[in-house]
Amino acid sequence: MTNDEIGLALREIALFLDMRGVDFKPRAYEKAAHTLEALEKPLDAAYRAHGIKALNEIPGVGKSIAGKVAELLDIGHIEELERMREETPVEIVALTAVEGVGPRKVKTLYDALGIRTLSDLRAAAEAGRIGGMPGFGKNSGEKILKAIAFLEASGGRQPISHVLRYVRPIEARLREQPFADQVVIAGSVRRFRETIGDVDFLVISSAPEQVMDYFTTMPEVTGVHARGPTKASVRLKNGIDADLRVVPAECFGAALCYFTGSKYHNVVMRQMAIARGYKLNEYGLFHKDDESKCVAGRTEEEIFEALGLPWIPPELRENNGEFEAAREGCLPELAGPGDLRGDLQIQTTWTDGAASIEEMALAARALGREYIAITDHTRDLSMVRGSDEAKLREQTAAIKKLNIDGIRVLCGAEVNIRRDGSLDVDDEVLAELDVVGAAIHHHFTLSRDEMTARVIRAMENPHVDIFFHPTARKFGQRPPVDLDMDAIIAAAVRTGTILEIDAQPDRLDLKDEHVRKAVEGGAYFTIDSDAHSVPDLAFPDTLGIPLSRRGWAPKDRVINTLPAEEFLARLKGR
DNA sequence: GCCGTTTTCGGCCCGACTGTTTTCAGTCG
Repeated sequence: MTNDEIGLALREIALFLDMRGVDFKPRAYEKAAHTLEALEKPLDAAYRAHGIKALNEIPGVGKSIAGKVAELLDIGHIEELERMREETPVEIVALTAVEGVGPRKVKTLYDALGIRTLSDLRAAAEAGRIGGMPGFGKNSGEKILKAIAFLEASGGRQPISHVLRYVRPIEARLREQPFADQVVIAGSVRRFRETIGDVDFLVISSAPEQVMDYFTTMPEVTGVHARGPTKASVRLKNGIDADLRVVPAECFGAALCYFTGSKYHNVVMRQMAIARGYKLNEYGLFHKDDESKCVAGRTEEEIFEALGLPWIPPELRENNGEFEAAREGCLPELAGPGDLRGDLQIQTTWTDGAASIEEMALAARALGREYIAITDHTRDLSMVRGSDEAKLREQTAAIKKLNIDGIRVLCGAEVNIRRDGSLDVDDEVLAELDVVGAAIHHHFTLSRDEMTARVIRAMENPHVDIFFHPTARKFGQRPPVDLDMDAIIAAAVRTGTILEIDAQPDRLDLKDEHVRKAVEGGAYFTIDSDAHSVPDLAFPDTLGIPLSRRGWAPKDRVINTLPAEEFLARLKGR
């Protein structure tokens, strides 16, 4: 049984308790569920190895919840949950996933109309039986139908790269408005979560009414969920929701903290505030006894400082170790804008790229890169005229003839890892290249053992410097290949192979949690564009660096922040 | 139900918006 399945059972208990109006217990179950779902290690295995002690050690899991988890792992269900389901036989998780429907409304709907499932709810709404019941207005049937359609269309979340492409222009336009003094996208976008459920705009303005008017009538808006004097919520045409909040300038830092989250990070922040005799909300940090006394609020830094902490980068704010690291003074020193000197994965017109070597080099230089590697595809990708040994030597000669001021162009290749872990280019020619990246482009469905052995064999090749886009996933197209990531990280460290953080919007590979794991395992990274055209060269700045930060990767583990010679010295066999 | 740099008992994060509420419950983030 997976951690997510265990978490789901606890969440269901929380919802049933909420339905009954029980105080505090629901939050305890919810918190435990969240903690379990975020755990790296499978709980099932830990429990089998170490018994109930392994459960009790988890923060937020006490005697009672540990007992229920153990029951679930032992016999496959939890008696108390079964009784709750019998008493109110509703699919409470599915029903409460509908926006605007919570546990209490589920109860009302069941008692009055016998609604048990999502399709019951849809049928009742379509038949016009929802409106007019206690707690339900005459339009609520309509709203529920829309919410169900939304839920079914997208599951509610989209990859962050897709969301950014849609909302950055909105942000830029808002900034141009004379009534908006400052505009920031906060929330999970600022934390750079892999998928985004909604977008949170924070606006500093002394004319909130105008902001609200503008926001709720933008061309991208298909519906308005809510609109008050300082807060509005809309559905955008790309299928996700956006919230906007207006606050005055003196609250900016507090509001930014609050709207960046995560929820669990914020809870800890407020608890720390209380422990120091303060109250923290989106308007500032206040004295508990005299709320007119604002201690901090204008900047995030002063709020953290008043709570005895250094500023914590937003990408780390998940209550997943950042407070401990901050207190101990060992927050990672992360890479930031302008830190990348090199880009080690670039395709050109020699294979499937849209621009020449020279065009790519000039564009990379304009972005501040000091060196790039040209890494066109090789033999087995015949569809894109992948290079064989002769073509690679020809390209190498062409690159050596180029002489562009201010940027060094390295000779490289993106070689294919064959099914058995061998490569599709002879070692002799690989030895002549400056940078060799190896990648999976075929046989995506091998078993975990086969796939892991295949990749490790490739990393053991003395010429393979970087493992490109390690899991080969593509959003909406292809799931990640099945790799034993612990084994891959260990092999990368042992063989001196660099792991790539591929910033191509559909890849974002390695993903955040694997980066963090690899940091802990001692691995090194490059952040590359995987560019196939000139505009793609910016991906490392807009997506790659934020992803590395999200994965807690210190700047000194990202080796293309180094000057060219130092970078090359870090590669295998040098 | 969980937890302890106030505490093994008595607290538990905070506020906006909606609907139908005439003072607040439910939902959301």
